[in-house]
Amino acid sequence: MATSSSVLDGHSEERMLRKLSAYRNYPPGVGRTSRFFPVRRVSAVRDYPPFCGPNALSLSKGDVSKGNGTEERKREFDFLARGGGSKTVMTARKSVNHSWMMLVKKKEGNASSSGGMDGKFSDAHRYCYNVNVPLLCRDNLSRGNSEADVTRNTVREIMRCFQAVCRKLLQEEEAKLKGKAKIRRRIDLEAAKILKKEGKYINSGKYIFGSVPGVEIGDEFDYRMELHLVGLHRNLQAGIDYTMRNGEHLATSIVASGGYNDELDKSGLLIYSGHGGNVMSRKKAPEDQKLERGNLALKNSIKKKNPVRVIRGAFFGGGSRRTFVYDGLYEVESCWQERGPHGKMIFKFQLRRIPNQPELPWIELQNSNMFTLRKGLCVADISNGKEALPILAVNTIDNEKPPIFEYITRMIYPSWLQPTPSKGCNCTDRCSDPTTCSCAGENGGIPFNHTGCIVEVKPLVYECGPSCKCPPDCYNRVSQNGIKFPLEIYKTDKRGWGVRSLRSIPSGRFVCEYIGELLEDKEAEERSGHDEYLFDIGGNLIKDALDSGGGFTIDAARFGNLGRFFNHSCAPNMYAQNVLYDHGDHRIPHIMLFAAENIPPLKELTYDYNYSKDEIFDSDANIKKKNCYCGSVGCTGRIY
DNA sequence: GTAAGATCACCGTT
DNA sequence: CAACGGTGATCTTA
Repeated sequence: MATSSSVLDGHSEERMLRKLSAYRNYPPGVGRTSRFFPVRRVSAVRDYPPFCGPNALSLSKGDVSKGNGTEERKREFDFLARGGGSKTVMTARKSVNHSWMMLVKKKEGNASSSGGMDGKFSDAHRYCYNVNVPLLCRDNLSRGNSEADVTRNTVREIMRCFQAVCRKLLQEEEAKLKGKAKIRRRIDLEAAKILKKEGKYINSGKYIFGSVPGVEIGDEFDYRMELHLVGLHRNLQAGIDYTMRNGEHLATSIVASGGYNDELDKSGLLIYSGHGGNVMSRKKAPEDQKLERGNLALKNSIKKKNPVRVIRGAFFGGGSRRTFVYDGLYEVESCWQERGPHGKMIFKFQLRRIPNQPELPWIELQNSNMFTLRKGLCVADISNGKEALPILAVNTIDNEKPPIFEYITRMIYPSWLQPTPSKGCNCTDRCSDPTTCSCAGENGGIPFNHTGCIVEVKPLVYECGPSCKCPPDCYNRVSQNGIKFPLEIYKTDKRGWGVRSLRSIPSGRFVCEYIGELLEDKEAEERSGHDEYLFDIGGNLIKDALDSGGGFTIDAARFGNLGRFFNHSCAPNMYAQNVLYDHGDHRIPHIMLFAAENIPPLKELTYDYNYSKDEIFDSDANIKKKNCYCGSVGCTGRIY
C-alpha cells in the first residue's frame, strides 16, 4: 500500500488519493485544462546526457561491440562533466538513450585478410555486415546477480539480435528488388547462420526436459529457427522433439501449428496428432502412421510423466502474422489411433497443461470483448476520439481514475518557433527505391521495412514529410501516422498508471510518440512541480544545441498524449528514437517509441528514462534518489 | 502450389 | 568404440 512509486519523497499515497478524489468526477481532457495533477512527482534533479561508459554490456567477447554514439556525444559528456553549462539544480528529464550494440559479421572469404580486427572498426569494416540492435540494459549492474537472471537477459538480447539481423536482411532484399518482385530469400536461415557464427546459440548443448532457462511463458517468436536457437524446440520442421533417455525415447517439446487440425482447449487440454505417414506431403501417398520417432516418444512420455513443452503456432492476432508462443509445460495423458481424413490411421495424443503456471494472456483477452467489457474499465477512451483507436483506462487495483490532462495528438510549438518543412523528395511511388529517393539518401537507405518495422537504432531518422511528393502510404512514413495498436492504460500494483497493448507488437514496430508542449530548457526549469512529465530532446544532436545556447524539453504535463503514461524500466521493451518529418530542425526531433523486441499482449510497455544515478542533486546539493519498481530481471532498485 | 532448405536421428563404414 | 559421412524425414518458408 505504502510502496507506490507514484508517490515520492514525503508524499503519502493517502494524500495523493485525497487530491485525486477532488477531480474524480471530471472526464479526462474535459474542463479544467489548466489544472494538472501528476501521477508521479520528482524533486529537482540533474540530468546528465546519456553516455555509455566502459561498463557497457557485451554479449560475448569480441563478437558484439558497443557503439557509443558520435564523437560529439563524448565531447558533450566531457563538457558537462567538467561543469560547463551545468547547474546545481535541474528538473528531472527523460532523454533518449543512445547506446546500442553492434553485431558485426565478416563476409565470407574476407575473414582471413582482415584477421585480428574482430569487433573493431577498421577500413575492412565497410565490407562487413553490421546492424545496430537496441540495448536491453544500460549497464552491467542491471544484468542481475543470479545465473537465471543473466540467462533471461541473454535470451532477450539474442532474440533482439536475431530480429534486427532479419530486418536488415529484409531491408537489403527490399532495396534490391525495389518493391517489384516477391522476396524469396530465407532471411531466417541467413540470420541464424550469422548468429551461429557469432556464437549466439544458447541452451543448444543438451536436451532439456521442462522449462528452458531464460524463456518465459508467453514469449513470442516469428520463426521456427528462433525456437531452435534458444533451445526451446530444436527441430526446424518436425513438430515433435524428443531424445533418448535410459534407452527410451521421450518427448521434450511439441509445436502445435494447426497443420494436423490440432485442437486447443481453454481448460488446458490439447489434442495433438502424431507425425509421419506422409500426411503433409502431396508427393507421396499417405500411409498409416507408425509408432516410431516422435510418436513413440510421446507415447513413452505417458508412463514417464515427464513434462513436455508446448509451443503454439497460430495467427493469434487474427491478422496475417503467424507467431509461435511458448505455452508452458504439459503432461501426455493418453494416446489412441483413429482414421484420418485421408483414410489412413493416425495417432492422437491428449496432453494436459500442468497446473500452477502463468496463464497465457490470450486467455483473458479471448474471454472479454476488447473495447467494451474489459474488467475494471473506467474510461472508454482517454483520448476522447482523438486517436484512431480508443485508448481504454482500466483499474482493477482500486478506485482511482486516470489523472486529468488535455489530450493532444500534435506537438505544441511556441509561437516564436514555428518549424518549417524541409525540402522533400520527388518520388511518386512509395519511395521503394533508395537510390532515387532523396529522403532515403538522408538516412542511408529507407530506415523501415515494408512491414512498417524500423530496421535498426539510428541517431536520427528522416521520414518523408509534407513537402514530399510521395503518397501517404509511402514506406518512409511510419511514426508520423500515429498509434496502430489497441493500447490501454492500467493501474499497476506499484508503479502508478502504466501502458500495455491488447495485441502483440512485433519487434521494430512503432508504438507511440511522446507528445506535449515544446519548451526551451530554461523555461522547463521554471515549471516546477510536474517535472515527471519532462523529456529532454535533441541530446544526440548536441552540437547544434550547444551552438544555439540551449536545448529543448517536451512538457507533457498539461498537454500531452498517451506517451506520458509509459513507465521506466531497467530492462525495457521499447526505446526512444529521434525522428524528423514535418520540419528540418535538428534541435527538436520528434520522440518516437519503437518496440525493441516482440511484446506479447498485456505486457507493460516501458522504456529507459535514461536518468543517471548519484548525479542528481537538490538545491542543498544532496544526492536525490528515486526507487525503481520496474520488477525487471536485474533491476537495481533505483531510477536515479 | 512448389522448391529450397537446415538440422537431426539413424545407420553403416572406417 | 568413436568418429564420420550419407540418407531420409520433417506440423517451414517465401
